[in-house]
Amino acid sequence: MPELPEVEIVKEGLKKVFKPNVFIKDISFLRKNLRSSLPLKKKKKILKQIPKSVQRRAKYILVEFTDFWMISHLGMTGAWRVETNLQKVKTHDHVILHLSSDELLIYSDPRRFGVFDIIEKNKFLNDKRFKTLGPEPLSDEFNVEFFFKISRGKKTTVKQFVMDQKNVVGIGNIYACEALFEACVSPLKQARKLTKNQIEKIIAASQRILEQSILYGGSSINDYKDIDEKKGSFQTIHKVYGRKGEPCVKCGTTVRAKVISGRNSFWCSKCQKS
DNA sequence: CGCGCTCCCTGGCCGC
DNA sequence: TGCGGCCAGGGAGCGC
Repeated sequence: MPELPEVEIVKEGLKKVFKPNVFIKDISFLRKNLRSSLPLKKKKKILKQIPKSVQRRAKYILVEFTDFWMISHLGMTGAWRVETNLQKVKTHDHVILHLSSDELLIYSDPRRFGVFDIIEKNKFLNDKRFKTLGPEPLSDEFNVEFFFKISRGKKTTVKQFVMDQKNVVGIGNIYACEALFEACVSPLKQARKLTKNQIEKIIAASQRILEQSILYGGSSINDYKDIDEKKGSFQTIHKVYGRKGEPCVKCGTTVRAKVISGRNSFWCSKCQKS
């Protein structure tokens, strides 16, 4: 589900829940694992400590404690929400943080593709989930020189390339489709064949779309909701994603759809050059 | 190593 | 209304 804009919004929501001096009194795990094991024995490492910061790296949300990070990833259907009592616990709730504010911060995830873990700060950079991540798309590190360099010789499609978190993080299926449309580049074009001009357009389009989506509260297709259970509205201005068979907003050509590397992809074959 | 494919899991929707 | 099949914002792991 969530790509960078949605994770960014959830992260801002968590920041508000961890008001000054709010800490975690206890953690309940309602099952033993999600995509991987839940940190049943590590919870003591972060109890009764005031969080030092709440951050986002790629599609992970990081809550900082003295010596540990509490990390979560929403996978396709993960969500954080706040409840005031245990009567409100639902079927797919897996982790309950009992806060000193007497609120319950609950992680739910029907498909269980998500992650919730507690890791030592000094092991963070070597953690396999983090050590291979590429630059943040909204940072200066994601620039033409960098993109050009890492895309040389890559036979894979540009769509697969920008969705690969080793190259640049935070871009998933929706924003890859939207950014490539705005950049006028076909999702099927080989990464190695991109010109610097096209790379410049892809970077600019990605950044503009991600930033604009954050302002819209993200894209809510099926499941995504922010921590207040509000839906985003960026999906209302998607130009190609989910618009198979509809006319291209620029030229009227019928929007195409095709599975590329296992993910459904939408584009205008006239506006986007291959 | 690079690349492509499959799988993890549940729920919602569509067509019969 | 019931049920099978298909699809979904991600990413790890496998085989070639």
